Amino acid sequence: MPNIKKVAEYAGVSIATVSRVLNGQKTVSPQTRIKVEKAIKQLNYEPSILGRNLRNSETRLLLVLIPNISNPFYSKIINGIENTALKSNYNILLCETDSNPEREKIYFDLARKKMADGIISMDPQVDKDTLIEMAEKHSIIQCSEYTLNSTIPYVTIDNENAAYLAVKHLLSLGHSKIAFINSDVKFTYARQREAGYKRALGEAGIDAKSDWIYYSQELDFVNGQQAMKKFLNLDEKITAIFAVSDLLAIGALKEINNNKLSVPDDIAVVGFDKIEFSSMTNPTLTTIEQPMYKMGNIAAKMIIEKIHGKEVENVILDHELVIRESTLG
Amino acid sequence: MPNIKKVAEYAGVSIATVSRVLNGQKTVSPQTRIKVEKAIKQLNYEPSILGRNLRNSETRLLLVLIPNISNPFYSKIINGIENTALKSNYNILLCETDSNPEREKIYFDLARKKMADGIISMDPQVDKDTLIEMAEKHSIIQCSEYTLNSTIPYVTIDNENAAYLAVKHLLSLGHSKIAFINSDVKFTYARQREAGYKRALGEAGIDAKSDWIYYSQELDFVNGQQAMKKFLNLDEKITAIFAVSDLLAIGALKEINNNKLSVPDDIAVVGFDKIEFSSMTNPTLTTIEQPMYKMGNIAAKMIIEKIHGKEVENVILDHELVIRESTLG
DNA sequence: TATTTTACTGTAAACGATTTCCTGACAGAA
DNA sequence: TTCTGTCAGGAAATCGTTTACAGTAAAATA
Repeated sequence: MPNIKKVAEYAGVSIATVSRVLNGQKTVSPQTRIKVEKAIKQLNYEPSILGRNLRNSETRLLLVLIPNISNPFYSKIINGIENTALKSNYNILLCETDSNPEREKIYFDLARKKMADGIISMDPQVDKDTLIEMAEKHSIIQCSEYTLNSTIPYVTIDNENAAYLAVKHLLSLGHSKIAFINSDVKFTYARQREAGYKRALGEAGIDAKSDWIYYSQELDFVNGQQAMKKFLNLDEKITAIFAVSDLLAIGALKEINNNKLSVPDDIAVVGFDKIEFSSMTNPTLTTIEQPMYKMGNIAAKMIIEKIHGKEVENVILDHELVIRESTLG
Repeated sequence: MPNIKKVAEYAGVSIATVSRVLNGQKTVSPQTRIKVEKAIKQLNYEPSILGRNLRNSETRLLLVLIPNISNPFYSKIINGIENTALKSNYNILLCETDSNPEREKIYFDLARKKMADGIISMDPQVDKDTLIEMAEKHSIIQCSEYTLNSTIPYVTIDNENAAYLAVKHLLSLGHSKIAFINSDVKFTYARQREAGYKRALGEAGIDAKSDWIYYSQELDFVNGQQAMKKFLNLDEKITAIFAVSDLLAIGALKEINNNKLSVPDDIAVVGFDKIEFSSMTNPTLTTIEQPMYKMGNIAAKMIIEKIHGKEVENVILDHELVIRESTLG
């Protein structure tokens, strides 16, 4: 494999000159430039990033921490991150933590050892203390889920108002027995959405029964089904469901179908995220739309600015209620 | 930031000794080792991977080329790759090509510039000539989709027999007008599955009408719906569908529902991949199961062996027909 | 003509590790 | 006592770049 030295020898110039040509510096005479370019082509030379990385002490790699790549919610955000990052010549190292602290450690170590220039954390399960400690020496931002009372910049939506909006919609349809499939309240977003749910019910003069809230361990179909099973066993029949994720809502939908009940006639369902699947279910799912792609874009922009030493501000993006068949009629 | 030199000075030993401690070499006396370890802790030193990478000319990074991260089929494979890679201390750089040659170039360049040690290509759209050329100098393997008549090792399933199995199943249920939603025949798997489809029909004495095959540009819901629209407009009504991906099948399912037809009573549907969502549809989807996670495992093992200069053999994994509601009754 | 710019280009020092030699000390054998 | 072998640990080369600094010749200025 040819290196910069070989090219320099072949072209009859110094290493420095080759480097200058490589980096498009203008202080190289046209003739020399041509000579060097010829040598590069002749030798089929490709500059090694390893040398450059060491010299510049950067890798142009971004760590993206997610709990689970299979969740379509994250896929869209990653799309957004990737597109923006690529434009600034950054690549992303996708890190699936699987809610496993060991995994998390592997990835944080990667950053500690300077294998990455910055971290975008989307993992609600991330150990907050570690994150805050890491943030002292490294560039970190949080995307979607964030840590209250920390100085780590974040981009997210107004979870409380989004949940409020969803529940208001169900109330406006005449529902009063509205169940809520939440995730663990150790997550900021879960607490915020629960607050929105309760505020909406409260304003309507309904007090949320504890039976009406199901705390799900994971945000997937199976847990949605499980939640629904519980609700269907209640003495007092609920007539509507609001779930903090479309996957949960779709699981609930499935379970309702399995019990020969109809959505929305027997039970109305509202999800959260507007993942692609949510328009493919039968009936299609009413849901809160999060601008996931945009959130990814912004997250990437933020982390790159942070890496370059700029100050970055928190960003709250808009959400929207998308009304579809699961709450029609 | 402390470097190895600082640690050496602090511990009163040479750089070499610190490195030896770092790498767990046994030719260091216990006292010295302790001294060095103390210094490391005191200074809060983390060895930089950049230096090591340059010296060892490796990055322990694997490029994984996929067309689209949002497709759950790929998520599962990536899961498998990642778990196996991590065990060998490799990390994966996820590369979404988006079927965009420019993107593809960015990622291949990354490998050319030695930012990655090997490539796992899962992108059917990848430019075959480039891939073959790259394979001369770099470690590459293909996963799922592969290039016929090249020497690039691959792991995949027996697509023809899998399709044959699916269609046989429909035939055994009494169907004879079986449509096929394929993707572009420029893909190896598409040609192979079409061959399986035709072989099954042929053996049953049915000749596949060209109207019965729809060539989809992308493997997503929308295209499945589109395909189904075409089929529903045919004069001669088809009674069963076999689609080369679950997403297409689910799109078809949706369109059938939209037309107030019933699955499987009016039209039976078989998909391909057994993605998670395929058990959440109404009715649940009969599908061909691919061992996606395992395929990822094996792909990672193969590329790592290849990087280490070993010979690797192609692998063909088993598939299985999973019969569910969409072909019941 | 003498002096100062300007435009290139080369030299060599980083960057931060790993690893190949090499040396010195010490133990055991002759 | 001398020789040989083993072991711990140091010096320095190396990986492939970038870049500060210096140097030189030609052009511009006085």
